[in-house]
Amino acid sequence: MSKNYWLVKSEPSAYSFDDLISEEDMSAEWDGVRNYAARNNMQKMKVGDQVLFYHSMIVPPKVVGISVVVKEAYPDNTAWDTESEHPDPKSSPDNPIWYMVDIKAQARMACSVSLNEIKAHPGLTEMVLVKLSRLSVQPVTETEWNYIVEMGHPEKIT
DNA sequence: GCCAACGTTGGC
DNA sequence: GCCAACGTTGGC
Repeated sequence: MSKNYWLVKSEPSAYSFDDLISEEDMSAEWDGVRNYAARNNMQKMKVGDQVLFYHSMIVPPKVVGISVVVKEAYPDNTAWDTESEHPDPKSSPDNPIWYMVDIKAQARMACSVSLNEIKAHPGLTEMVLVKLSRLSVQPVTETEWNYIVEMGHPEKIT
């Protein structure tokens, strides 16, 4: 199986790329996803798949970094934690419904890539980000990935 | 199974 | 803050 590419969105006021970098080992659980299409995409993620980190709900919204999957989908225990931010009463340890993965920060875009730039790029008009803007975990094709990396000039985080 | 009503997301 | 687009819920 060859490597696949993805994009995840986060509101930086809730959880930013810098927050991920600040974590021990620069990795964290990607929990709180409560959308079936997004969950299904997470369940397809394999260790080593690379993930664009996108900041939404800011001006301008933009891709700010690159992360990598370090743990494949497993039950999101925050779903049945009534104290968590997104509890789902239908979820339980026996019937988790919702899943999360672990991702680790890899590189920061020296030039973050704004949604405007993405929309303006002739090779990126079919990106899920453009077509289905609300999907918070989405696939990225290898071609799209290469264009974004070309524009973003990622610098490895040490 | 359909569809109206409602809730949420996210760009602007 | 507004609104369009989409997802979910629930009555029938």
